[in-house]
Amino acid sequence: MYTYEHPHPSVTADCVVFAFDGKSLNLLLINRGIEPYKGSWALPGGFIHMDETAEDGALRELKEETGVEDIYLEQFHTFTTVDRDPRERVMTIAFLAFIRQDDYSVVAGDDAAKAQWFPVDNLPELAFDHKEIIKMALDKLRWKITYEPLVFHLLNKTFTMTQLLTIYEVVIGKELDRRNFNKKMLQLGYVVPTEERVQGVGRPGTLYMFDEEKYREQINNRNVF
Amino acid sequence: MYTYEHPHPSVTADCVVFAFDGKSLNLLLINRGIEPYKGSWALPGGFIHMDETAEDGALRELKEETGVEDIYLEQFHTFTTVDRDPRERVMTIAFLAFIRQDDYSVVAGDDAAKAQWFPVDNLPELAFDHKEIIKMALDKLRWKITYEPLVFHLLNKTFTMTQLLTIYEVVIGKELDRRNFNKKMLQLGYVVPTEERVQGVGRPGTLYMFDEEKYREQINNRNVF
DNA sequence: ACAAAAGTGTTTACTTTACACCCATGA
DNA sequence: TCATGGGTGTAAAGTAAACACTTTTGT
Repeated sequence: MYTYEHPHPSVTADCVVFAFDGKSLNLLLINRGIEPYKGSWALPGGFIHMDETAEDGALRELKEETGVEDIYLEQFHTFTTVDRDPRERVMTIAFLAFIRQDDYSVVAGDDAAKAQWFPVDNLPELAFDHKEIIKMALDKLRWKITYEPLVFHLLNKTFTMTQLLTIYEVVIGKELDRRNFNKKMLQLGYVVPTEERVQGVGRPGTLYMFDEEKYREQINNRNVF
Repeated sequence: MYTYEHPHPSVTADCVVFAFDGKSLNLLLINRGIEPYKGSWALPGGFIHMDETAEDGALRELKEETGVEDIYLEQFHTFTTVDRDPRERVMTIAFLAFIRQDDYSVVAGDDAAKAQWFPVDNLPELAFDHKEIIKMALDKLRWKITYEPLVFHLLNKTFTMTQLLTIYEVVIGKELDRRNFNKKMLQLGYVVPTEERVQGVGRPGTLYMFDEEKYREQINNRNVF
């Protein structure tokens, strides 16, 4: 038992993990195996330990509950509404992540009955205020994508222009001109063609890759105004 | 005394309050009247109560410690390094604010020996990890100013073009062309001239104001890609 | 008259948008 | 040969950048 002179809140970390399967933008959810909200879907996450940062806690819980590990998490908001958890005062620090869906075989862990991908435009009922958290994460993603090439975390090392275009279209929710998009991406300098071609239905396409070096050079030199 | 089965962290809210005095960008700090770091300068803030949100706590502490009240706070990051407070595990939710320096007579409150404005390029030694918090706040401000007209919170209702330009120059740290700046601001549509002129040294200048209505219309219609 | 700050216009370069036809492959 | 998806160019409009002299006021 732990005692304090003043009341203390609990603090959790929750992860909003996005992935792209070629068609739709998906979100990783777990089916809660314990009360409260047992049986409901929820964001992976849990209580932060006293010897770990919020980010470490988020990564640990994510791994325990879904098997997903070794990813980059970005903190985006802390939710502190007084009654957001029926048990006690719980604040949650929310994180965003973008991963390649195929790289991770999602497996349910101890705490959660199961983990599963859901398309963001067709989510189930959610525990706690997780619907609100996801809304804010989506807003952040839609804004961030306009100035940071985070979509590359969602794609394989090499990808076709059409795959890249599809992600942008899905995230921002409207169609883009294929010619202008192609031109723009190549002109940016950090999307570079490889020698490989992809075979399949239709004419084989060039596979491109993201040149992180060139991107870093650019952001260091960029003018803000 | 309050008892829990698992250990709980303390959670504080800290405020990074910016203002502009016509020459330099300033930051509101308090001189700590209590241990730890008694006598050091620190961000206004304190422990969040169990019946208030982080934002309410931040506003309450800010008012208690500095007399500044009724302002808009924006949450920007939560700091969770394990040893950031020598007393116990303390996480802090940090907020940003932009105010008109003249609108607030800064007065020291109970908790703090005194409150004072410091130019951001000449800050004193700071308690805890507040230097790091301020660095992140400044980065956020410099980035945010490029896409959101938050400088209007720092100016009086009416202002000259030169004042507006000076803020931009101070924040982004480089000189801007007066002609292009003037053109751009007027073309944006939400910086509108008034009938008033400002007298003083040199030729009298037009006073402008920020048309928040027009700004809101624009962001609702804007294209992200 | 001079010092101090305000006001203003044009040219050039760059960026963005709109728009449609042909090509390479597999079935 | 057909279906599928890949590749590409140009003109027009809009936006951003560079650049310097004149005006109004107070002293």
